[in-house]
Amino acid sequence: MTTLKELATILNVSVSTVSKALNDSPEIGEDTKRRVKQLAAELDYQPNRLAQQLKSNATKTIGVIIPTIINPFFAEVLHGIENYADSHQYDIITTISNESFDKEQRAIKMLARGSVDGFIVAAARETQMEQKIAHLQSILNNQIPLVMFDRVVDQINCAKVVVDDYESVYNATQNLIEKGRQHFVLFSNIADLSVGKLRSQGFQDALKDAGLTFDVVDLKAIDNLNGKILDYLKTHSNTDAIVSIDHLTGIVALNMAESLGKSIPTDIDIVGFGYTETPLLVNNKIAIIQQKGEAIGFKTTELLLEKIKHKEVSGGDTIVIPNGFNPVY
Amino acid sequence: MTTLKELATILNVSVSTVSKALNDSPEIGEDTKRRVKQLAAELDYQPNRLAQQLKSNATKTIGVIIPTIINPFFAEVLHGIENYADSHQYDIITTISNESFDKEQRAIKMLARGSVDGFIVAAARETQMEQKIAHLQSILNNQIPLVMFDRVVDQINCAKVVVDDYESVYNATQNLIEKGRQHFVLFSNIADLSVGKLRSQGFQDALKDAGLTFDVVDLKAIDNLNGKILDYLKTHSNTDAIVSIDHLTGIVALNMAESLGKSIPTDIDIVGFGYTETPLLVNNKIAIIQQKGEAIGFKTTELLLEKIKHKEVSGGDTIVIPNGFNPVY
DNA sequence: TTGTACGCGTTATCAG
DNA sequence: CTGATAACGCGTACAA
Repeated sequence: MTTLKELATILNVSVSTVSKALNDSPEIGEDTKRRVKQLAAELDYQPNRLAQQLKSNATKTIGVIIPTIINPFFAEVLHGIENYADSHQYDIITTISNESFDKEQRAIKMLARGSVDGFIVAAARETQMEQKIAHLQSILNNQIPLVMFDRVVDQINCAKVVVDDYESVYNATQNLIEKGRQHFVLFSNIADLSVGKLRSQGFQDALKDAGLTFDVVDLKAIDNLNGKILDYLKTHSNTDAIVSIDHLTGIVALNMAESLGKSIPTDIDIVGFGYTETPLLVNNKIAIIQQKGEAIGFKTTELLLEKIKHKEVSGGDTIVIPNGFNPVY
Repeated sequence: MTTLKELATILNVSVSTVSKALNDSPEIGEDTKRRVKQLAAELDYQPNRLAQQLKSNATKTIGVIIPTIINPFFAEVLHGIENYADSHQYDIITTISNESFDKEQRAIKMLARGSVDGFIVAAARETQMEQKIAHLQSILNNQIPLVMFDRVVDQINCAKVVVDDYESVYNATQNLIEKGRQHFVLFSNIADLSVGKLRSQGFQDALKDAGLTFDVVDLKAIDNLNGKILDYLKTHSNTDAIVSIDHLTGIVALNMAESLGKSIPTDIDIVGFGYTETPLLVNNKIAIIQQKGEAIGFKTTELLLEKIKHKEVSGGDTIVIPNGFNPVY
């Protein structure tokens, strides 16, 4: 990479003259400016960003820590974050915690050493389950702005962007109740997450409020998802309403029910979570609660850049981005 | 952030003493080391990475430029890249070009100004279609190592990681021919991409080699994917073999065929592209050519880190990661 | 109009 | 054993 010093040596002027000339300082004569700029163009001089960042004490970079990127919800959020950041001349350094507290912690430690101007974090499963917050608190203690989304941690005093998990499942369940459904089951793959608990609670409250009974099945992990669901449906053949609270289980339930000869949505009404592409995948046979991933990413980043701009660190509102609902008629 | 200077002032020693003490230099006395380390621990001193990077002329950061993150294939690749990079103490700065040449170019310009030690790039659709290569060449001209994957550009002399697009579609098609299928159609959503062309060619060559005729339908964009496919199937009711070369069309074709009362795979054999979750989504009714996204990410990053290590810039092999095949019986 | 000097935070070399 | 000095590359107040 060409440096100011190199240009200066070649032109037999001082480094600062070159710097000023390139920044169009009025102190420098037109003739000198021309010479400097021409050589800079020839050698394709570009100022070193590390030096600028060190000097200005601003990196124009955001640290993003998310639990996974395979889940399309997080992919869409990342897309929103990157988009908003880019349009404000910010770069993003992304770390995927893989649901590991340890990796999350290491990433924060690393990036907090001057590499980023602010953090966007969705906590790992492990972090949420074991209520570990010291590493998140350390971000704020280091005077670095932080915004969390979706996987938030109540004890941390920062701006947050969440969805209306409880309400959207409550409403979707109520919708099924109004349609006259009687035998409800909830399939959950994420029972241990904050969002999973909220969604499950919404389901249970809606049915309790209506005086109906229900099953809650915790599928625990992704392996043999279809087998477990098939078994349930076989042994509970009167099931006529299924609510799934993750992005996969609803689709699998649809497939399993159909394989048992059920007609969907006539015999069984299914509600699942999903993202932009999901309705296409299921041919509109199941209702989809759509998380607005991109909008969440936008809002989260907007809040963070505001904080950076005003040099605020902690505090801030909790913004709710309502889920969309793609019903089946 | 605490700095060396602050520690030095408090302890009444010089900055260099503090630095050496923290780095366990044998030049420093045990007693001094203890005092320095204790204060550093108390104030949670962490060396500023920007300064280290500037000094060492190495950022330990990789610039990743991909066309999209919504497509699960790229999400899986990114996952692989991040994983491999992290286990080698590298960060990644991710830019999503959104298939835009302009954004790709801007990102390269920005990151090439000292922010990264190397680039991983999958070219934008626009870049591939209009054969723009100057910005990619400029990476190499700046003496920065580059590895491309999937969306590669032939004219650029760098290491590449690709899949066996042609062969895998050729083989899958041949498989259908051997099963006695007669009326073939290929649905394509990505006709203008290098990978799309290869896949389409594999389909066409397999059928030509077998002396069969076929249709190739370019669906152009994602909107009304189902409507277009439904129309085709209605007007070509003898279709008994469908090959899809992207990750969505096969699933949509399955849904549309079933909605027309077809039994899959009995009446129509369908082959689609997909990723880890796809077989679960389609309940194994359609065969899936599985791109090994994570493996591609691993390999790409491995190649790049090798280059960085040995200070090689251009050149390098083209590695082929064979697609998996998930057949239907 | 141009050049000198300093600082950002770190590390390495060289003196003392 | 410790400290001063220079350097990475840039920008800017101040001096000439």
